[in-house]
Amino acid sequence: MPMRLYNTLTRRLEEFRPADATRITFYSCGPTVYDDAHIGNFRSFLAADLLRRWLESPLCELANETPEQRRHREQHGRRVVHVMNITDVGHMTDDAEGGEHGEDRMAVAGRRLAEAKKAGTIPAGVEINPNDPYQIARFYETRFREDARRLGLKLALEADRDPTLMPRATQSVAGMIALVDRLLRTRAADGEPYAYVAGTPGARVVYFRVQSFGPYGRLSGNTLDRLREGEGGRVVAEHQQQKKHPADFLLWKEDPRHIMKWESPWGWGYPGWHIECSVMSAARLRARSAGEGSIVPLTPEELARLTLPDGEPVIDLHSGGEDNIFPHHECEIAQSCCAFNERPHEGSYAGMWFHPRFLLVEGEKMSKSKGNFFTARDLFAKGIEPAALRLELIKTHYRSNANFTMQGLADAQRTVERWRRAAVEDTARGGPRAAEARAAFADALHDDLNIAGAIAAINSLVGSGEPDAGLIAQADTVLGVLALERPQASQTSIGVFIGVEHDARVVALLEARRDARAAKDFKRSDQIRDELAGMGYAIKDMAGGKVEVRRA
RNA sequence: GGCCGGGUGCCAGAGUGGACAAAUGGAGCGGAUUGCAAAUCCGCUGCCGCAAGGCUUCGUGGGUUCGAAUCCCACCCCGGCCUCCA
Repeated sequence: MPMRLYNTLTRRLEEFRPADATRITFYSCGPTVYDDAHIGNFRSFLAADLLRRWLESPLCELANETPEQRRHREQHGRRVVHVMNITDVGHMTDDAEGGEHGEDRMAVAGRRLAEAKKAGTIPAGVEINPNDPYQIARFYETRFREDARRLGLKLALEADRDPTLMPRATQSVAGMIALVDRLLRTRAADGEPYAYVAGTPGARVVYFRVQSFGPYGRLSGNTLDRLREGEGGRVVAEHQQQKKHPADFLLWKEDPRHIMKWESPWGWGYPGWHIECSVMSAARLRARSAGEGSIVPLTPEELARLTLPDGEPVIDLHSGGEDNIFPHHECEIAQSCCAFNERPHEGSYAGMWFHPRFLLVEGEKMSKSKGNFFTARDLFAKGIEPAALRLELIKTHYRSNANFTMQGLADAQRTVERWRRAAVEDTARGGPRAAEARAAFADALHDDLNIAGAIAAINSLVGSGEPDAGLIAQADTVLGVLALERPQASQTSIGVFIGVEHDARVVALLEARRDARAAKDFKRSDQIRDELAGMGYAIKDMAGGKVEVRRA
């Protein structure tokens, strides 16, 4: 059974057919770095990570691989070149009028950091100037990459070796200018260029002309006629009148007073929200030199010349949260196809569009005001293991709204522990049960990434009493749970402390409890256990007389 | 209003025309083990029945079919988008 995925573009389950079945190009819309990433962000990034790990697996069949490619894959797996951007260009808090008003998010973050600095809540050793947007962006980027590494986001680990896999928007502005320029120079079928400059010097705006791209709306279903209908109640602001069509979107905004700005043929200003992804994806995933070593991205000049025959996709696979479908990905398709394809109307920029749905928390939309808003760091600080959080965030099918709960997190923790035990037993390596489980695991993942089915296959094997360490390890290269860091354990002669500092007071209580138990004073020993529970510790008697201590 | 994804047992979550009273975890119950816990292992866990078997379930109401959780229609609910958002 070859790999099938739900393609947002066609609204159908499709066989995934990358241009080259041995080397898949994958672009994921990454985080903005004016705050810490929350678990909803990570659910989306982890869904993309799971997909890329599965595509790399020797078990993952593709519909269009040749027999030789198949043999090679079964031995060595498959290569996925995965790129994810870091959006460090600040965007506006108030988009109601096209993103040209409101306050820059980077400035908001700066204020927040300035307050944190004053309050002394910024971690020791971090020097940061809250007035410098680049420092703010680096601060949050560093934290994002730490969290991502802990959660086993493969890309974050690779990017340590090859930083170009996680490009920063601010380092690609020259490419964006080149692409905007190209769209201004290239004529559409109606003889007019794809983009135009509106406004007067000092306040110029470059817009993409949506009417130049017939398939605009194909991804989201928001076609131009429907958008026009829905537009009735909207206030038509001054700048809307400069547009040739109300849905025309920003490519460049001249604003010499802006907090982050660059020089361009249209004055000092900043790029539109969508252009960065077109540039960063094409520059890296279309780089000639993207072989086994590091990627050398295309230069702006090369990007300005990159031309693909007909409507050939720029990349095989593109992911992003469901909120990105419109306008972000719709606009990326329009501008990328018009820039890079000989026949833009036949193009779709990516062959396959993958959109994980939002995460709910305890059945409700996550929001700071409801108090159900969590960052990964918050949870780690509470003693949640990365492995448990990763499993909890990936265990629901990407196309339904997962419900994150504390109960679910506890379930995930237990599952992780059960798998860990099974992964060191090896009572029946290569037995028929393992073969059955391997097939069930692969069938499930081939079928639109049915993670629950895959987990069930592993659970059945583990529960069968004939676990196979080899298969569990192979499955874990996809699930990415067991390889994650485990909580630090330290030992004394009486206690094994897991994920907690060992504490002389606790050790003394454990010793007193041991003595009480030896004297069969169980009343006293239970009292001590309660006392420890009151201090926030959960204890477990282990074989051999030691006591395991964890955070309750 | 338009477009899109979902709604399954106490919970999480598979299943998309017959092998389904419905995978897999968790929780619950009973048992083994333990001073008691925890962990682990075994059994049960819609209703009736010792059993064979029967009866009622998969958002709601209709329909198609020999047969529907699965297909069609309408409605309700949750989530997303319609120029911030994963």
